[in-house]
Parts: sequence; C-alpha cells; structure tokens
Amino acid sequence: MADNPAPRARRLMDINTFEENFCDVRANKTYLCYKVEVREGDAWTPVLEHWDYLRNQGADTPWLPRRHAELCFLDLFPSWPLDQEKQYRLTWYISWSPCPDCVPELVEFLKKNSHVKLYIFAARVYTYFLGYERGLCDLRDAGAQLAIMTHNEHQHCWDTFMDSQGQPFEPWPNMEEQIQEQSQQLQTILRNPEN
DNA sequence: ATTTTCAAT
Repeated sequence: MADNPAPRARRLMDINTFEENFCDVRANKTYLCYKVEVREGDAWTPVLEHWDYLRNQGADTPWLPRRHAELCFLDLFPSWPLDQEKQYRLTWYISWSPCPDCVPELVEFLKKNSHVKLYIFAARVYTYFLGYERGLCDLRDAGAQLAIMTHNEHQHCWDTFMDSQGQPFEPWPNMEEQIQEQSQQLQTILRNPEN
C-alpha cells in the first residue's frame, strides 16, 4: 500500500495495569504516561505523536537491563524531532515519584533542554531510597513542577492513555484520603529547607 | 499496625 496511512492509533494501557499501578496497589514496578504540548501563541497544542506510556525495566523483565522508568524516557527523548526554537510542555503521570538516584540525570536533561518544561504528577511518593526528599527538592530546584495526581489527573489518564472499553473511571474507596496524604507528604518535603 | 515502595523472599 503506497498511499498515506492514517496515523496509527496510539497504544493504550489496559484497565488492570492502570489500576494496579496508579490506584491503590503498591506495585513493584513503575509506569510512566507522558504527553507533550508545544506553545503556539497563547495556546498549548498537543503533539500527539509523542503521547504514550512506558514502564521501567526491572526484576520482572530480566531480559532487559535494569533501568528506572524516568531513565527509559530519557533514552527515548533524543529521537523526537522537536524544534529547539519552540517551547514545550512535557507532562508525566508516573506511578512512583522519581528516586534520588535518577534525579541528577533528570536535572541534566532539564539543563540541556531549556525549551522543555517538565510537569510531574506522581501517584505516590517513593520513599524507599535514602535521600528521596533531597532528590525531589533538587528536581524542583531544576525547574520541574511536582505534584500528586488528583482525581483530575486520574480522570485525564483514564480518558487519554487507557483502553477504557467505554467504562467510566471509578475512584477507589480511599482515593481522596490517599491523595490528601500523599500531597501533604510531598508538600512537607518541598517546604522543608533542610532538604 | 510504620504499609505489596522501579522486589526478592
């Protein structure tokens, strides 16, 4: 077929994967949904060909070298033909917040790509690695916007990245409590000058 | 009750 095909439909995440990673289950893996928008005048226009998701390479993918989801994204990014003269908004919806080991590479990425502003919405704060608080503050200081996913972001992911099969997004029972708790924790970290 | 923490027991 030589004619121009319609743009290929974006790969979508199945409902179980979403619920296991972005809702009330603490999965031993990390998923990262990402979207890109470009500034055109006063508006932000979606760059839909770069909306997708990925996951880390970890214990359950032993055929791949271990790599956190954020670094998998950094591997991917250079292949995008973005216009250095334009401004971009890169938004992540990530199931665990970035760990302190990944932060220096993210900071470097932001320094090298001043045409890109990074907005991170995490489902939960990843507290497992020592120094996680400092890592998040360093990321913030490098210009990244950090927040916890609220109902709005969950709904947006559901509508944008999921194969929802026509089902509406169903908040889980303690969703609001979890959001409040995680948001409070993040705010405490970001406000603490000791970090 | 200090938790299923980009696992490892």
